[in-house]
Parts: sequence; structure tokens; C-alpha cells
Amino acid sequence: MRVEAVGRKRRSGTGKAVADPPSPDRPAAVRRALRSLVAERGFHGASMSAVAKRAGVATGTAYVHYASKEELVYAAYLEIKSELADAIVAGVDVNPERDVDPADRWRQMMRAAYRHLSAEPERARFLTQLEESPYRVEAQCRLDAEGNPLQALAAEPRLVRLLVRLPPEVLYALSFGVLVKLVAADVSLSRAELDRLITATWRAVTVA
Amino acid sequence: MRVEAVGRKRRSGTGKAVADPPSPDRPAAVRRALRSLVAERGFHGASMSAVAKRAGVATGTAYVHYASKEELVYAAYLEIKSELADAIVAGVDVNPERDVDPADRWRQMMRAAYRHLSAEPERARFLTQLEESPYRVEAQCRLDAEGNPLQALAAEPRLVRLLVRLPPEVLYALSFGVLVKLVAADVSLSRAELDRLITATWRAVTVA
DNA sequence: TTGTACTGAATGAATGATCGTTCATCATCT
DNA sequence: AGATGATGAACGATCATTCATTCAGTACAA
Repeated sequence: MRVEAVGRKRRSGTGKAVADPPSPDRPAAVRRALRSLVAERGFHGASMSAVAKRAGVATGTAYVHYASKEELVYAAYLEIKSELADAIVAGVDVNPERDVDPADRWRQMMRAAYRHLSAEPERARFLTQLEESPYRVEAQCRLDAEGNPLQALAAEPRLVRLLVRLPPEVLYALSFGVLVKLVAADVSLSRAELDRLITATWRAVTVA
Repeated sequence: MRVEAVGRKRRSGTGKAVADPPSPDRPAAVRRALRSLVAERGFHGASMSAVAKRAGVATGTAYVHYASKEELVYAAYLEIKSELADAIVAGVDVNPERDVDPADRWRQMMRAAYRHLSAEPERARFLTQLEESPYRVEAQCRLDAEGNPLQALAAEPRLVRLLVRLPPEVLYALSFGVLVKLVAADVSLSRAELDRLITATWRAVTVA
């Protein structure tokens, strides 16, 4: 039986319900729990019961919102990818539009990505684990299905003209892929080292 | 009970046993089976019983040679790493010693690595899965314990002088790491694309 | 306002499958 | 005989998933 009902909804006046903690968004709690457990123990150690426990819900609750563990995994993946894309977009200044040097924009994007990832390395660890697992193919499909936001970013014509003629996934692996991997592996970079790394990726993906 | 005893040893003359297939090296068969199962199904789907079945041995046989699944995993990892290092060493010509341009040597090494990995992509897939999992830390320790063969290769003074001042693991991620990841992801590169990729990594890891 | 029926989120014990591991037993060779 | 490798059924633990049940919240009738 339930022991108590902490922070459940209260009624205020006529109509809408008002939450005590803003809202007990259980699907989000479950996704977060999966994210952190996968990051620290791998898919191996992220059982549904462990996920539920960390999310503070019952085992069955996860299945109310996700049809299976696999569906939950994909949901968490898409969420992390879109958070990353948002962070990168927010990191570049779009005001002068025409005047920004592509190399400078590249630097802004990489810096934003690094800030975002290292602020919560769980994300990088989850990404690397999933993208090197058999989930990869299906995850990539779902990402493309809802319009890969990172790919759109890289399509800017003035940038494209400078890029080495290599498939997009190779260019990704040479730049953002390296960033994600390093954060996941807990390699800490000084400001100067990060700058040298960004320069290195720029030299890698562009022609002289 | 055993149904038959295919290819068991036969006796020849006085002393040594002669195998029918040269030698039923069961530990090696078990390592190979783990390698291929992890590559195609992930650690998830590589249970010890499945590994044993694919290796053509009984479940218990794996435990005769390895104390636990974890030990088997590390053994398979070290084997793959050392095979890779051997392939790279074999790929560079060491005869003129003093006269080879570091950039050329780099190209030879990367090409050898790519040949070796894409000839049997299981290796790349196993490596990426392990190196992004919680096994990573312990695996790295054991690798260093028996003298990381790749690290020795990169220590050549004339090369070191040209490298960007970044930690070794960052330089690895920018070059060989990318190669392994791409082969694991089944990205097929034309001869020209591979050349451009190698050039890209060289530009990334060296100063102008 | 009160009573009642309905809805769907939340629960957690239970299920069958499968996991890593063990071990009594057997086979083969010295 | 003794030693070592190989066997596979069996073990307890844990896995993903299910489902009968509880509970909070809403809508409507009286």
C-alpha cells in the first residue's frame, strides 16, 4: 500500500489543478533514470526495475508510458540528441547572419557542444554507449525520421563549400564524434587544449 | 553424452600427437566466438551459453580456461588490440629507418590499420563496444600493464615533434579512434575517400 | 452539496525466460 | 593410477514484462 501522497495535486479555486512540485512528470523521470543508470553502469546494469527505483516509481509505471525497454531507450536517445542540437544552435550568434566567418561559427558550435556535454557527462556517456551498440541502426532511423537537427545545422552553404569531400558521418566522426567520446571518457581539457582540439577538427574537416 | 568425437587427435608413430584440424585450440575458439557474438548482438546478446555454442564447446568449457565472463572479455580485448598493433607495425617499412617522411609513415600506419580492421570488421565492432562500456577502465589498465603496443609506436621522436600538444588519448581519438568507429559502423570508404580521411587525420594531429 | 459511476495512471507481486556459474561425472592422455 | 580437459544438467539470481488491483480525479444526476 502507499505510505503517503507527497506533493500530489491540490485544487485551487474553480478549475485547473496546481501541482506542489511543478509537476511529477513521470515519463521524464523514467527517461532521466535510464540515462544516468546507463551512463554509470551500462545497458547491462540498467534493468527496468533499477530504472524504476531510481525514478522513484513502481516497476510497472515505466510500461504505462513506454511499450518496452527498447522504446524507452529510443525516447531517451532522441531527447538527448535534441537537447544537444538545441544547445549548439543557442551557442551561435545568428544576428549578423552574413558576416560570420565559417571557422568562427565552427568554433562557437564546438564550444557550445563541449559546454553542454561536460556540464552533464551522463549525456555523452549514454550517447557513446548507444551509438556503438546494436541499437545504433534503429536509433539512427528514428533520428532521421523526425529530421536530424544536427544535420540541418551542417547544411549551411558557405560551410559546405569548405568541407572535405567525405560522407557526412565521416565528418561527424572527425569532429563532434570525437568531442562526445572524449567527454564520455572523462578526459578533461583545459581551455587551451579545447581550443587546440577545435582547431584540429577544423583542419580535419576543411580543405586547405 | 557426446555423440561423436570429430577431429580428435590421432597418434603418429612414437611420440607427438597430430591433430586432424591442426589443433582444437578451445580457448581461442571461445575468444573468437565471443568476439563475433559481441560484434553482431552486443554484450547483451553474448551470453556464455551462446558463446560456448558458437565455439562448438560445452558451457562449462569456457570456465576451464577463463575464471569468469569478465576475464574472457579482457582476454579477447587484449588479443584484438595486439593483433591490430602487429598489423600496423607490419604495414610500415622499417628498412631505410632514417629517410621515411613522418607523413608517409603515418599514411602507411593508417592504411594498414584500415586494411586490418575492414578485413574483419568484427574486431572494430568489438573494440568500440568495449571501449564505450564500463569495462573500459579496467581494460585500459590491463592494456597498459602489459605495455600498450600502440603507444610505443607513436613515441617515435621525429613524429612526436610534429604533433599538436594534446594528450595522447585525444590524438588517438582524432585518428585511429575515428577509423575504428567508422569500420564498426560499416561505413565503406573508396580508395580516394580513405586517402582524404587519412590526410584529414594528419592535418588534425600535426601542427601546420 | 452529495452520491455514484467512470477513467486512466500507478502499483508491485508474480511469471517464465535466461543469465553467469558450479560441479559431479566422463574421456583421454601420460 | 593420476592428471587434466571437457561435459551439460542444475542452481540461484535476475531479467523484461504482465496484470489484477488500488487510487485520485472528473463528470453527471439528483
